[in-house]
Amino acid sequence: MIKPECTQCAVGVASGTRRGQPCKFTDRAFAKGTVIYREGDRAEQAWYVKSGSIMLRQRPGPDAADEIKAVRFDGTFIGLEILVGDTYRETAVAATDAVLCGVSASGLDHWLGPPTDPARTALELTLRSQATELRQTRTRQGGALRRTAAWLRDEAPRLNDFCVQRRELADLLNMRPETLSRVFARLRDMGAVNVGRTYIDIVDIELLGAIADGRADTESPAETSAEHAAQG
Amino acid sequence: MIKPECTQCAVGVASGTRRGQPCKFTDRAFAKGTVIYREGDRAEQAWYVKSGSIMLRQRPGPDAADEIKAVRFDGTFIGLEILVGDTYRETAVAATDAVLCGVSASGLDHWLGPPTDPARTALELTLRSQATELRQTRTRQGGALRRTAAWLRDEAPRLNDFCVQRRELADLLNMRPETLSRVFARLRDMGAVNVGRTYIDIVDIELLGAIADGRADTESPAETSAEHAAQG
DNA sequence: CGGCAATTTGAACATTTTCAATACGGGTGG
DNA sequence: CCACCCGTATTGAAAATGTTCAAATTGCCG
Repeated sequence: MIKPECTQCAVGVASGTRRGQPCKFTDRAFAKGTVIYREGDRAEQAWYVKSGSIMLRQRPGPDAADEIKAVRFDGTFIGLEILVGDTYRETAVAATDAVLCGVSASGLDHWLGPPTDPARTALELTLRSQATELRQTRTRQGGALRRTAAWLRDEAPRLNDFCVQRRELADLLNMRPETLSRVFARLRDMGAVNVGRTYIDIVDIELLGAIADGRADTESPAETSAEHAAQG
Repeated sequence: MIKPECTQCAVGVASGTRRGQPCKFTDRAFAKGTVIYREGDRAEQAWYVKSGSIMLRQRPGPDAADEIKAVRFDGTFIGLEILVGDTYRETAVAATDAVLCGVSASGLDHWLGPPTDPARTALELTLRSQATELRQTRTRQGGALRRTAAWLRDEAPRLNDFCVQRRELADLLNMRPETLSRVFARLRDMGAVNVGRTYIDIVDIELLGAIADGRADTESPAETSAEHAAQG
């Protein structure tokens, strides 16, 4: 049977509730504070938020507590990343009592139609771009040095086709050009990168990762990779 | 005629290039540094990035220079917000020489199929959620006080159905709970809000906006709304 | 070769964080 | 209904971190 509210809901209408077809999504209530899914979990369901609000949390580093990345309100989807990946990208927690309409990965796949459907193509590209684009944010976790090291580690492969000015890089990393300059000087002294006024070369990506995760000694100047590996 | 590469491209395939139909998008080359569209401009076209990378910039405040919010690489869309709004949300600038395939708003509308198509519904909800969700980021613009004032101003209507702990609010605003506490105390002294340990009431949203934009005196303690309006 | 603009460096300064101590509010049990 | 407890929020002072402004350097381009 078709619930009356499903003829008013965008998802219901798309499912054909106004033509007498039932909505493919099934609703379920969650009490405030309930974890709906966890970051890294095998992705099995996506949800439409019918009412309430949902916190999306993410762990910024290996040994850090997760932080809120966003809050979604009713009328939006969460967990749609199951379309383009195997695992959830963040942890979803009900910020209020909430009602969500869930659909399984296969149900979603069927609902969206053939993979070559234009709208589905655009949807998947949009979701994928959210994962691959360089975003400004980045957690404040660990300050300028760690933030920069993490960025270099993560974006190393793209460093070639992406050449911007220092001031713009500083922008992305949420710091002043002067600060970035000093950070680069430190990373150079630590032996992690080779930077000049016009280039950035990664010397020791292991060390970069160690700095990013806070496992490296950020004081001693010319520590080599080998020395670091030994002590890490 | 159908270009050979269009039978390899996700957008081309969705347009039916493999079934002998031409792609609805027309490509165009942009030199590095070219502005593709500007934040606030009337939204007329969306683009698929065929090659190159694109900087997405946004102005954080009324009298501030714009900052890079993200960098998109090839294989993604930009300007898709034309589906859910009248104006562009950010300024797009070619970060490298780039080739983009453009489509007009009406062309896009036609390409995506009927508004009740499930995939299109999901796409639009996703795009819309990007505009309405609370994100963690926020520019560093102006420090903790201005950041918090801007948040309160923008999220005032949602303040009711969204009650989180202070530590979580601090998370969203990218500061420590202690700092948020001090900021709230200052905003209270300035007469902008009424906060206690368990509630947040907005007293003077005009003043909040003035603080957010840096037009308010952030020193004087108990300034009233009337006084402020007179001097602003 | 000279000039311009971006980057780097230095030092004082402002802000935020940290860590510790205190106060408050809601819930529990008497 | 009140005293007590616990966890969260607030406050204070010192320390770390990042910012600002100015000056010097460097690379690029004509």
